[in-house]
Amino acid sequence: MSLATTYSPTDVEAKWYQRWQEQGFFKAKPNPKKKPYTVVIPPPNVTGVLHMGHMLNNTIQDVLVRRARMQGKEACWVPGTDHASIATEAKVVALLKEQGINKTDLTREEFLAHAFAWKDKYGGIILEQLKQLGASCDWDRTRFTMEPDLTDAVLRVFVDLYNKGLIYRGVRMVNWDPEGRTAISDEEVIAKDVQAKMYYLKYAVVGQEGQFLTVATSRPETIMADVAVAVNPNDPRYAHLAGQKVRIPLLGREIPVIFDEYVSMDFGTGALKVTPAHDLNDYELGVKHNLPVIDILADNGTLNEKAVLYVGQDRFAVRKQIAKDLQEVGLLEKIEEYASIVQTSERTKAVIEPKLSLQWFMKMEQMAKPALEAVENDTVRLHPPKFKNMYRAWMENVRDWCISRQLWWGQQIPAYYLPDGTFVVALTAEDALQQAIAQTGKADLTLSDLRQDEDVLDTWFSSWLWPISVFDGFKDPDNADINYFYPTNDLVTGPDILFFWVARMIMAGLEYRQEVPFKNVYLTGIVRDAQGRKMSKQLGNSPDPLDLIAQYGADGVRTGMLFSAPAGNDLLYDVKLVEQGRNFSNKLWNAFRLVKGWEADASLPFVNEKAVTWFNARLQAAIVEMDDHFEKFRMSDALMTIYKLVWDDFCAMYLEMVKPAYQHPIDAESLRHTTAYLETLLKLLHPFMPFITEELWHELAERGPRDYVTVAPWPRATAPAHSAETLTNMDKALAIVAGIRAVRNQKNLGPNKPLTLVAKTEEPQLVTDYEGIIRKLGSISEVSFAEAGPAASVSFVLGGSEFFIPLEGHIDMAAERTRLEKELEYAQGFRDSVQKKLGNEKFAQNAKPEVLEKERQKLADAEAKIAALEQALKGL
RNA sequence: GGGAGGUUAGCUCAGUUGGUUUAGAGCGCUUCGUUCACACCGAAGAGGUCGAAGGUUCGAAUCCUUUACUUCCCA
Repeated sequence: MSLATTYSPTDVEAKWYQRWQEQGFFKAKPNPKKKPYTVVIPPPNVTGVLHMGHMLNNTIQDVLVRRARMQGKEACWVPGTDHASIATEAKVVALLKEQGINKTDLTREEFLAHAFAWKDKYGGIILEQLKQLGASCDWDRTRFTMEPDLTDAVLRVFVDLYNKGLIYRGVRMVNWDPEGRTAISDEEVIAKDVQAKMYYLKYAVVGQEGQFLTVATSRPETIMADVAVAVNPNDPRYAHLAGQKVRIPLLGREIPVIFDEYVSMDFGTGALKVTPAHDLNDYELGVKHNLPVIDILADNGTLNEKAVLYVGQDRFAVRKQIAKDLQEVGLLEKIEEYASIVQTSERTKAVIEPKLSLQWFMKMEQMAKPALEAVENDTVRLHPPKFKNMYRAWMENVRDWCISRQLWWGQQIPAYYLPDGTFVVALTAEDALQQAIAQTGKADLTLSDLRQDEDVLDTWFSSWLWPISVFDGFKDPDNADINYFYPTNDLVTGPDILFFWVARMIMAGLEYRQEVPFKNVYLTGIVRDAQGRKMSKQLGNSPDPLDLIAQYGADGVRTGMLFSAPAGNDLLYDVKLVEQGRNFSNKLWNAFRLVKGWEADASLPFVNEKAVTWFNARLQAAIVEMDDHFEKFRMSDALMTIYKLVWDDFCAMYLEMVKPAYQHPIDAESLRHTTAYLETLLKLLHPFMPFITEELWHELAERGPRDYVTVAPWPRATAPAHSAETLTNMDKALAIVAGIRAVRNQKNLGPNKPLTLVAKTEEPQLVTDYEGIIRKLGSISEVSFAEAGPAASVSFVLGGSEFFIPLEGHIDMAAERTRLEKELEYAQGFRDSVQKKLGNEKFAQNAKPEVLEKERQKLADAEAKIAALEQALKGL
């Protein structure tokens, strides 16, 4: 059967993924004879679809997991999805709206029924897509953050932390998302630079006709919530207002002027309106001065009846309107443009309103300490380490975590309110009832007297438990899985969720297992387009990963992405990268085709010893290099090492060296070595390109039923004897070949025109040893030695040796002379600089002996080269 | 505004404790080349003085200072 000249991945990939699963290669179970290697997937949103970021992230995980599996470890990659409370709920709400259903018309149960229906229909698509990428997850272990067992874990932790006093309920200033109508955590708030307006409003001083106090504010719509105007006590402009009151414009309500050093005298007019309900700083000022709180904002961002004016209108509409109205009554002094920052919701993009609200919080300080320590002392290593700084800064300034959300899609908070207004926290309603009875002494309380908290928990309150909960470590803290697979080894994720997720997982790990959840955190960059822009639906610059896989093969896409993805660096995605990946697949495929086509003849002598020995030396060096790169999480470099080994050393050099003449057989010994090398290369490539390597593994030889490259042992580097010498000698031989080829190019001779070579060299043995290779790769019909070159010849100089290629009729004496003179001039310049360096007494005194030795060697080499060049010039 | 990075070939990046001249790689580019695995290919080649200025040193892309630009985090 003849093989196609181009590799076609489509059929191959589906076939092998299925076989791997049939063989159960991805299944992991505790095995005391093996070392565990565990990775938990950063669970994608359950209703999400695969995007380029997932491709990068999961390719890296798969490379790590596949390599560990080949290294004989019990490799366990746990997949799963996240319920993504706010994102999913928003999606479901939008979907229902399309169907003409308003969330507000539904009961909690009805809404959840819709949500689960949606989840069952679209949930987990992304996991199916990951299979196309080749992800070797243990699919039997697939978890979902809102499934019963993981919900149980969340509730247990909530109850436990509440009992430990680390979770509390209280009224605090929170970030209110009027779009999602929920509180969100500080981490979910994104500051955005905007061009805003500063409004200068005139507050009339009570009892002093015609006197005004001008206050600058960017939010004139909040004046109805004002409870004071504050000025700095050191500000002479306002000293006369001590004990005075001012009147809120339009509204007319009287508020006191207060004095506080907090007020900046340079900002605006130096007078600050105090609105405790809608600004954190104002709130603190209000508490200090014992001021009331007037909350004028409804949950959806409109003004409520406490505002008196503009009730029911959206805050931004009011901002515009009130400016007009103030203008009309002459209480708007001016409007200025200024650069400002607004806080927005990461999810809904809505402008956040600071709002006083009754919420659940988690105390962070106590847990943050050991979690910071773990990273500082490298118990958990961040790759690249520059993220340590970011981590430290956040951990040292960590604030309490607002964990309650006014949503339905999520884990409902296990707090139960009693008729008397107190509450109990318990894992189940039954437990809660018992507690309630104990707490109140009322034995006749029933379940119907208890009302469970309406709120759900932040999604991250389930994901922070992920490395433990996927192994059922809360329900059953001593089970075989958690004891074996925890702590996990490596976590691969984006730096954008370092605080949301990574830091909190470390806290949870230390709190509940007294052990960090992972040893290494590999932080990927963001996938951007070739112009460096983020991929987005609006820009339409994000390719569909599945299209790419269909077009270039999963192997091509995987390698393409890794080519340009050092840890922590953004990846500028360009289709050229996946083309390169595909081309590499094709190169490998054709190397295989070539070898596959060779017929062995056992009677032929083994003629390729030099090539075989050399390639082995290269191979072993590359394995050492790859292992080192992997050790340091330098995946791109590991890939580049094997890429160059395959393409340059194996294909361009080695195969050309051993390749028999067209339609001639090869000696059996050479074929045996070549096949073995190809097998080793397939193993080294397998983590990066699982599909084509498996295909070729099976094409290359008859395999036993369980003999797959997926579970083949990772090659161990050996140290071949005389490796350094082998490599140096071949380098010299290949330099001669390159010299010959350069002459061919200069003289436009074509690659196959037979030429002869005359060598004037101090190392004739080397030339003799490598004559076969020089002849083959240089298309040289004859090699001879001489003290002087033939008259009509082109020469080149390598070290102290001179090589001549007789070329009747192709010689331009003048051009040759010029070329050699140029080379000579350079060599002389080089020699002079080295001489100067060596002549410097201070250098001779201070430099290390090996450096000095190197310089002397350089000088000797240069002089030999100069002598050879001078000879060559003379010979012309 | 505070903090941490980055600035090396057209592009994306390496460059370990300062010591190969003409500072490397991949891609791209240029020239030449299709009977003999692969044009998703082969051969050869061009291209940077390491953001700028100053300093330490026999010697600096590498250490120090200042500065410019830039990315990210926090406010």
